[in-house]
Amino acid sequence: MPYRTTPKMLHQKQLRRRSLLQAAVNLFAQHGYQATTVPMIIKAARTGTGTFYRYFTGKDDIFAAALQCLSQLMASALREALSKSSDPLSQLRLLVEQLVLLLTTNSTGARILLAQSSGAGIRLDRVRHEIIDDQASLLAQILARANPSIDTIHAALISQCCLGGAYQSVRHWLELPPGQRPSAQALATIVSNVSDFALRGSAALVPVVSLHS
Amino acid sequence: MPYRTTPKMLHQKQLRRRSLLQAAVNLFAQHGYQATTVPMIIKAARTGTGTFYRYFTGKDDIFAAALQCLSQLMASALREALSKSSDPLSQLRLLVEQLVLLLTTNSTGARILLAQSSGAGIRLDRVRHEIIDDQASLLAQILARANPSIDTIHAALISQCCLGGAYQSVRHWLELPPGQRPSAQALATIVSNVSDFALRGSAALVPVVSLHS
Amino acid sequence: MPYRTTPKMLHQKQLRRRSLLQAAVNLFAQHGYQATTVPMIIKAARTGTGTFYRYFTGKDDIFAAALQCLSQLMASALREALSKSSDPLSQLRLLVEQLVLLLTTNSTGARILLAQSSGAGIRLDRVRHEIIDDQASLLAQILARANPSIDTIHAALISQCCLGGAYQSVRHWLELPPGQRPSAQALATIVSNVSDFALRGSAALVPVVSLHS
Amino acid sequence: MPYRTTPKMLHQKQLRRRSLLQAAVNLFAQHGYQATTVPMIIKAARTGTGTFYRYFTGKDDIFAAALQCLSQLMASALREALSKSSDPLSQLRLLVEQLVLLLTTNSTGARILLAQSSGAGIRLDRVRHEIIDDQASLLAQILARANPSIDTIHAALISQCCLGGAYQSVRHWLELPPGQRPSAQALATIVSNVSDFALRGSAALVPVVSLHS
DNA sequence: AATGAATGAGTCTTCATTCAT
DNA sequence: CATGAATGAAGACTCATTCAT
Repeated sequence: MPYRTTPKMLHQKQLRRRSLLQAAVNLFAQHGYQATTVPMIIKAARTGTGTFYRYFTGKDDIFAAALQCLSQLMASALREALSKSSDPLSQLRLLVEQLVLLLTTNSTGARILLAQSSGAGIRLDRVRHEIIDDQASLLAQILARANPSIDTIHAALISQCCLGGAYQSVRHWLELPPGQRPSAQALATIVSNVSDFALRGSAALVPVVSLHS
Repeated sequence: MPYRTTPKMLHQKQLRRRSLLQAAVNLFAQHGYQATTVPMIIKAARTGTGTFYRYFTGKDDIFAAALQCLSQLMASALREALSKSSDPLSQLRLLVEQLVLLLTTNSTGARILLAQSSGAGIRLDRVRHEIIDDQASLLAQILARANPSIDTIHAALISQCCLGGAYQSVRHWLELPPGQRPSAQALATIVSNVSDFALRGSAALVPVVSLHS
Repeated sequence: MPYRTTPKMLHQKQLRRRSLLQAAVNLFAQHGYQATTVPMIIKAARTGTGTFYRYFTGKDDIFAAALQCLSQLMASALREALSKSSDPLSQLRLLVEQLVLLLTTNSTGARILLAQSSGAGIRLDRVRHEIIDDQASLLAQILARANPSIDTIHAALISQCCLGGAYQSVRHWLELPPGQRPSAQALATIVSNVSDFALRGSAALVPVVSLHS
Repeated sequence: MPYRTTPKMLHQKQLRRRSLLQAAVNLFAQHGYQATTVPMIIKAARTGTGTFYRYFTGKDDIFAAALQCLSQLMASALREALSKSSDPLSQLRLLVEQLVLLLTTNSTGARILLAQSSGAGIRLDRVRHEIIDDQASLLAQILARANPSIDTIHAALISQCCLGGAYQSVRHWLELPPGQRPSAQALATIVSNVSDFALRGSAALVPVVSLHS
């Protein structure tokens, strides 16, 4: 009887990859890209060195995979949040709120996006930016629906601005001493309020500013 | 006749330090902390290895010096901007506008604060955060003058939010292809508008949200 | 089939360690601790840099291992020599004789103990002293059996004195031009004679000298 | 009036050299050859780098000078001790006793000879050996007068043996906890006793052993 | 497919020595 | 003659990656 790859083995293969990826996500979140070494990941995943290089081409590859993974989780969570309303302005609020909640709740993964990823070279910085850009364009789309006459670049900038605010708020929040730290929900409400004002105001103001001097 | 340190020599000593620091700033901005090696800095400054270690105790020391340097430049520029008005709300606009202009104009140094500094260990991350926190507390102070009843933590969060927005906008702006890129002044206006709405709205809304659930 | 560590591999692993250790012992003996560099050891063992650091945590570690190794060789040789007689005075002679023979025969390793190990920091100096102190306490024990009324500290001093004499004699002997150099056995006999007189005399004299003035 | 080197200047020149040498002696004794750096010596002597290299050709040169200096001090002290008696056997006792007293009293300088000098390369090891060899030949000369029929090499070996014993005893003594440490005079008496027995016995035994097998 | 021993390029850093002032 | 800034060769050590088993 010829040798076949059984479903069980496929499953196991995926398990290996997963355990490596999971270990990597945790370590990257905790120590950052540079301070996380391949031996550390291997040890945490209880695998051999060679196995690591069977599933990933290198350290940057697994980091990209970790970011990818994070990206998908966030994207689906955000899309789900949007489905709760069809009114663009409500959606904007919901989006920001949900984003903040994600970052505060799942702080393990959040740190990777927030601060710990630099030092990984151009390629990985690009991946990280893509994730944020994805979220920004989601925001920009809704903004465009709320105010169809808005300039594309203008919308993009405002979106980036709101996202930057959300990320930085969480970063600050994570460093507050537990005693002074508001609840994650309170933080989310505050930030989405700020964004709400910003977006509403900006949407209205658009025609006034000329982008191309 | 005993040896004396002449003024000219002191000048040269400062020049060496400066050229090393300048080279380091450029390289850190371009490649980030990790990817910048001491030999690179030495080569760029056309100095010997030992000279580097005469003026700085190590790589992290020169990076801290670069951040310090940047911090002072920005602090004085921001304080000068504030002096143009005594009205808190105008000052908030001016502050954000000036910040954006600084980051876009002096993009070399800006990149250090924006993204390239992670991976430098706890000490340096702390220095970088201090710079941003300084700016945030400046913002928070003015915010408190505009609305004396505002909660301290709330003000801090909103300030961080605005700063995060400003930084992220510039980050995005720097990556736009030159053709699509608005002028630095236009960007500054847009971002300060967004902040203006956010800050005005937030200031008014404060009593509504309870921080400690 | 999962990977297993085969006996053959274990053997090879030990071989690597051994070849590194052997190379190190030779180089340390020839050039001393300081003048021996890790690259020299690596080159002599025909290994890669990383391999060295897989088996030893650093230069001081491999030096300590070399001393340890030497210590065990000598300890077992000395203990074996003692078993040839049960008379304390004969044992003292045998001990010194055997020590000198060991140092002259295995001159490679001897040099490490004799002179080449200083400069290795506190930790390693301690290891080296322990080896000599072990030998001294062996001598002191036998001395105490030969003269039960001897003071402990006194016995220790006399033992150290004899050992110092033996070591220094060998050091001198090693530097004699081959033409003038007596045979190792002759040297051993001379030194053990000297020690014999010293120990016999001292043992008898003990009550006469007051240690604590 | 032409420029002349005044006596005062010569004196100052010597003072410079002396202060450097003194600083070096202390530092070498405390930290050993390797761990003592030229900057350390310069700082301790409150001089400039260039000045150091005006008076000494390098680090090994000043170390050799320190050894030389030590050598002369000891030689004159030992010769003085010898003048107290004209009987060879008494002189042997006096010599060893004085040597031990010197090493214990002037422990600063002693450490240089005892342990801290290795790692200085072949040349300096040679200088250190020469000092010991000088003392050994002094001992051997007296030994030859006590027993004119003794073999030269034999006498040399026995002398080295006694010196080695004296040095090692002091080394051990220096490491004893102060509570257990006999007085320096007691140590000197013990060691000279041991040597006395050894030398007397050896002198008598000489004809019995054949050096050239 | 899994393993982990071997590798070596590259990093930071020190310190003896020179030389312009 | 004194000075100390400049130098760079050389050392210890890390870690991503390969490959024989």
